[in-house]
Amino acid sequence: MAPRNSDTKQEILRIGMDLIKRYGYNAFSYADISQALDMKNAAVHYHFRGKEDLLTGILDQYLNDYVQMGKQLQGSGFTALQKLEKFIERYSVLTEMNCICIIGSVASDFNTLPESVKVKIKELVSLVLQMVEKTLQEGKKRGEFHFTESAKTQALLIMTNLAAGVQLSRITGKSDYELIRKALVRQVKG
Amino acid sequence: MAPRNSDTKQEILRIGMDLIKRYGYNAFSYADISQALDMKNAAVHYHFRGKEDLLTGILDQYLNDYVQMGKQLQGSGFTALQKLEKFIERYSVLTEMNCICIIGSVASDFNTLPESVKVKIKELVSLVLQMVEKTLQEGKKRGEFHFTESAKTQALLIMTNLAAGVQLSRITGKSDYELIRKALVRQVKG
DNA sequence: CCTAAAACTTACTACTTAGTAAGTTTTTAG
DNA sequence: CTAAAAACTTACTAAGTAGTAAGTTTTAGG
Repeated sequence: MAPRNSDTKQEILRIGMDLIKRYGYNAFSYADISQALDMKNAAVHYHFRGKEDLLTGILDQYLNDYVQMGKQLQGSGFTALQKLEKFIERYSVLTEMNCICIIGSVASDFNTLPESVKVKIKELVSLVLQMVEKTLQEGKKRGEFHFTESAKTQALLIMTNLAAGVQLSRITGKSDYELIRKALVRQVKG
Repeated sequence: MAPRNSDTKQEILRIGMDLIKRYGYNAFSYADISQALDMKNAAVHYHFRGKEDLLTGILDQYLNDYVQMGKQLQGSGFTALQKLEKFIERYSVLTEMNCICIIGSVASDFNTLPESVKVKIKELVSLVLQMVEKTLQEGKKRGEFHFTESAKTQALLIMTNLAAGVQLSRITGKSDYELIRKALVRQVKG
């Protein structure tokens, strides 16, 4: 069913990422991945020795994507608001797909994860928070934003609004996410 | 090890609740519960036929606790700010215990849960949101609060700040939760 | 004290899980 | 064309999962 053309390793990461966002780390198995790619269990193990390695790979790729996005946005004529909206857009897409963000997903399973993965998650979250904080600072300096909290605190507020917003909207409906999204933009605009 | 005195059913609910908050629904088993209470697997099944029944029981109790708290707070001379702080306190305790809130936990696992449980979660979340919304409205009317968003939106913002706040603070540290907590109180005070 | 219901234990089933070792096919490079 | 490395399949293990049926102990009421 799935295209077995290009890079299988990449396909496994893609499927794994989707499963984490949709069901959570502890709710999917190697069988789910192998079935989705129409191959055997052992083939997945060939590419990723264990589930820990798979999760590490997924987090690495996610972190990479973020760094990539950061570089693309930086310096290239975007306003701070546009940068923030690009960030928010990621969560809007998740809501539309009935998924939650990877960070929120692994945060819920955090106590069940091996130490090496915990460290990686810490790095990932710190990076994302710093990116948002930096954008907020830039926007304030440019006069685009007018929030009163510190940039770090405001970044935490936005992050938590979005992360839990997608979680909540799976339960109560997408309109609640929209309310949150619009409000936090207003908040930051001042 | 555990006290087998009073009501075993209640003990099972207590342990199950703790496991959900600590590890998530899909990461604990009947064995975890039976071991904690120093009994056999089948004994847990005697009280709760299946994991679905157990989760239903846990959610019922959680909902009950909230209704109880709501009644206790209502009418009894508390200011709106005090009521809000009682609500926030629940999340502060969770942070201290290295746990996340039940709603956030089941929200992450939402797509893996049976339909009957999903319905119950919807009821639970709606109730909690309404309680916060009501408190916010009351506080605004009394001149305690001065937020500009609608009470419903403001309730969503607070809810998501807290729910994701405890999740995030397990990763980045408790100080981030404190930043969020203090900021959202300032926000609502105006 | 006696009985019957409640609260268990024992002993099991059927299934799913991650993971592995050994062999086969496919791809790639010289 | 050929060799060897990469990408698999086959066939398995050991452990854990929810769940059940039948028997035993404990508890409570008349």
